[in-house]
Order: sequence, then C-alpha cells, then structure tokens
Amino acid sequence: MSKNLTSRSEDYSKWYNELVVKADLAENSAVRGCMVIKPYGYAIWEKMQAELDRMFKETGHQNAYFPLFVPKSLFEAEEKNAEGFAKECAVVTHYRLQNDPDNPGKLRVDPKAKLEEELVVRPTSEAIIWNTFKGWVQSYRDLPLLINQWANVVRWEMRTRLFLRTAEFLWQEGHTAHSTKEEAVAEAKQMNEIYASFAENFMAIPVIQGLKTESERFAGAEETYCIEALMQDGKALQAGTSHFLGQNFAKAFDVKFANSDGKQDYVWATSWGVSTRLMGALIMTHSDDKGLVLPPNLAPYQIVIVPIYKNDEQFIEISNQAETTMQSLRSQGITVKFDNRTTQRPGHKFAQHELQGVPIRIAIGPKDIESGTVELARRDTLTKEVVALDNLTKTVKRLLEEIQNSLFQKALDFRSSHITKVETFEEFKTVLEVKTGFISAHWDGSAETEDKIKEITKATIRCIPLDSELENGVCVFSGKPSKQRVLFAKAY
RNA sequence: CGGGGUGUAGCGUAGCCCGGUUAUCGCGCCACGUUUGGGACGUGGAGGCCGCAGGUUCGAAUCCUGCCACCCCGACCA
Repeated sequence: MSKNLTSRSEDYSKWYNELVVKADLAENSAVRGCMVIKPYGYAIWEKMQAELDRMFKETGHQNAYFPLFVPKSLFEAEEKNAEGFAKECAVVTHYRLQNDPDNPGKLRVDPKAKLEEELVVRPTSEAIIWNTFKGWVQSYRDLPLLINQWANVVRWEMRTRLFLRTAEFLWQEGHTAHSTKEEAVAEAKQMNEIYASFAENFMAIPVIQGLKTESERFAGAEETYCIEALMQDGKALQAGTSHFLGQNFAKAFDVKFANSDGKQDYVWATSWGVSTRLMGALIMTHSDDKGLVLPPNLAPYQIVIVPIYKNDEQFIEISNQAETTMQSLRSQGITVKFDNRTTQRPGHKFAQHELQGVPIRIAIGPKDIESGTVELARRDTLTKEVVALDNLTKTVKRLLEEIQNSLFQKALDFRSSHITKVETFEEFKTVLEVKTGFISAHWDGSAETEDKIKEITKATIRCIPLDSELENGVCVFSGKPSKQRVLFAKAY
C-alpha cells in the first residue's frame, strides 16, 4: 500500500511527493488527513510565526487563547457562518470510554456519557470569540479590540492534501471589533497588506492582493480580501485572507457598545488568518528537483558548514577552523550549523542539506586549511565558488541578501509571464490548458457566469485585484458589458 | 455517499491467474574492514500473525465469503 502524498495531477504528485517526504518536512500520520510536522519543518513554521507575531504586535494587536470546543448553540448563532462550515465539522458527543464487555481488553464509548449538548471542534473561532467579546465591550472606550490567537483548527474535508488542506491545521486567527465601519474596513485592508508584505519580503513569494467574489467569500463576511500566489505548476493558491464581517457577528452575539453620544450600537468586526498552508506555498514556489529552496529569512539555519577530512588529525584542525568561522558569522546575526557528524560522508551531507534547502553551504577541507579559503555553495543557483577566509562574513552577508532578492525576483518573473489577458472564451480555454497561470479577463459580475465558467473549465475567479484599473469591455463568457478585468485560474 | 483500485519487513516491491521446500529483490538498519572534495564499497547479520476473521483443502500469501484500512476519480474545500 502506498502512503503517497498524491494529488489529482500526476506531474505535481511526483514533485510534491519527492519534496515533502524526502525533504523531511512531514509525513502522513495514521490519523485521517492530518500531518506530522517534523522538527525541521516546524522550525520553519516557528520562523514564520515569529515574524508575523512581530508585525501584529507592531500594529497594536494582542495575543489571547480561546477554547477548542464550541457548544453547538453558540456555533449556530451566526447562520451563514454555521451553514458554511456545517458540512465539515468534527463533533464531540461523549466524554467517557469504558471497558467493552463484548470485547475484552478493548474500550468502547460509554453510552451513558452522552453530552447534553454536542461540542463542535472549532473549524474557526468566530463563534466562541464573539460570545466572549460580548462581555468585553460596553463603551466606545473599550474599542477597538484587537485580538489574535495562535491555534489549531479542524475541518473535516472530504479530500485532504498535505499542507494545503489537512484535516487539522495550525494557523493564527485575528478577531477585531471596531466602533465604525470605516475603521473595520481599514483594519481588514491593513491586515491583508501585512500578509502581502510578509509573503513578499519574508517568504519571497509574490502575491496579488484582491477581493473575493460573493461566491468565494468567507461564510458570514461582507467582504473578503485575499492574497493570491501562483505556484510553479501554474495553479493559483490562496495564501491568506482578511474579512470585513460587518455587524453580522455583533448582531448574532449581541455585542453592543455605547458611543460617545450615549447611544447603543453594534460593533463592526474583522477576522483574518494565515495557516500552515503557507508552508505549502513556500515549497511549491521555490523548490526544485533537488528539494526545498528556502529564502534566507525563513531558513532554520542559513549556513551549514561541512568538514572534509581523511583522518582524526585533519578533523580536529578543520573543526577548529569551523568553530572560529561559525563564531564570527554568528556575531553578525547569521545562523549557522556545523555538521560535524562523523557517521556520514560529505557527499551524503551535501545532498541532505540541499534537500532541506539550506541557503548557503560552506565546505572546509585540507586544501582550504592550506590556502586560507573555504568553498561557498549557493542552494538556489547550485553554483560554487572558493572564497578567502578574510572577508567571508561580508561575502556571506551580501550573498544571503542576494539570495533572498533573487528568489523573489525569479518567482515574480514567473508570475508576470503567467498573467495572460484574453478577450474571447476560446482564448480563455486555450490559455488555461496550454499555458496555465492567471487569466485576466472581463466578467459581467454575475454569479451565474462565474459558475458556468467554473463548470466548463474548472477555473474560478481568484480575485478582483485591488490595483486593477477600470476599463470598459465585454464579459469573456456572456458578452455583457464589464467595467474591469478579474483574475481567473485553476486553484488548489 | 457513488465509481475504480490496492493491502506482503521501516520504505518500495516479486510471488497470486495455475495452492506444495526455509516468502523474492532493492533501499534503509546493525557489526567489522577499507574509505571520506557530490548520496562509498566489501563481507557478515537482524528484521515478516503475507490487512483482519471465517471457510475449502493433506496443505493457503495464493481459491471462496465477510469485514477493515488506504489510494485514485466525483460532490466539498484556508
């Protein structure tokens, strides 16, 4: 039996399988559609967490934590939200096991331990958080309330896929309450911009900021902002979302405040989140056939030093050199690992670090000790050069920046060449099949047209780009008038 | 839930149609030796309720029945 991390597209499955399994990031666990994040993969997630957390706090947000379980009565309070998630909820119905009289040594659910009210395992936390917010808000002086939580959520999807759609995933979810609509909308936009900046500057993944159409919108939201990225196989990936929730949740959970005129009003809300799906985006944006390629900002260690030696004496000498080099690099804020395992040969280490995407490898051997040099190898370009020890730190620092920029530029070039303007539906279908990527086309604004295009081509409207210019045209499908182009693509 | 497929060592597999010694091979693992500037080589070794239960048979990985799990295609989807 194969435990492959397969997909609908064979080409992709091969590529993904290689990367994820061999890259030592994760493997399928015995639990349906869940993933084990191995230490190396988790270290990447921690880097992402740290940077996002910093950005959230700089914009006035605070972390808190809310329960995993949501009583069904709370869950169903906001109808649209409940309806949107109802089909993918794990539900706790009992609280005790007992010895199974028919099956010695086995346990069964104690039928007497049925819960009065079922508990929904959170697929998202709006319900429990808004129920709590009710007690936190009385006056406009209590606003805005800017809360973020780092948590796991469960969505019982029919089909799961490692990183992109696991049954349980880690994420952060921000939930905010504001006294005015304008402020809430501004918050939703701001968080989307933070996501875009994080994706581009930190992860080196170019993204398009846009608005979702009504049918792609979050259940319970008035407006959904998103960042959309393009993967190397030409499919789009929603990498993050930020929702303006209007007063829907405030009304559902009765969260009112007294404004400065002493009048009661419902608060305005936002919610926003990014998840371990971003790690999927990272893999699918930068990796190559040799494994992961990590941008220096995200690498658990930016440099690995590999010693090359023939005997103990050489090993000691090279280790001393490596320690010195490591200290001087570390003093400049560069993260370094000295791979001094004596159980693996150099070639094996080279291959393994390439698989793990370490941005720069430094090899030190007897020849280098003699000439006062080291060998520098870049993961992204797979090029090598011999560098003098004297200005190593400076060279490495510059190189790390260069790698970070060059990864972004490469991904940006790929995306730019994969946004195609089309005017006819024939063109639309051809581009989708032959070239793939985003298609920029006019759309009449109706859900009906959107549905039909999806049915025929499997492409969906990824977003209405925020920066798109108004331009008169006719819908690529219906021929009805349209005022601006939207982006279509096949998506994960 | 509908359609198709697969379960043999940590992983990947041969054997199954046509039942018959001690279940095949590769990777990985362990020991020793030689090696070490791109995933080393040699020799030796460990590791299996052949998915589970029942049946047919002198004899079942192989045939039959039931069950379970997983994978792929569809509805769903951050």
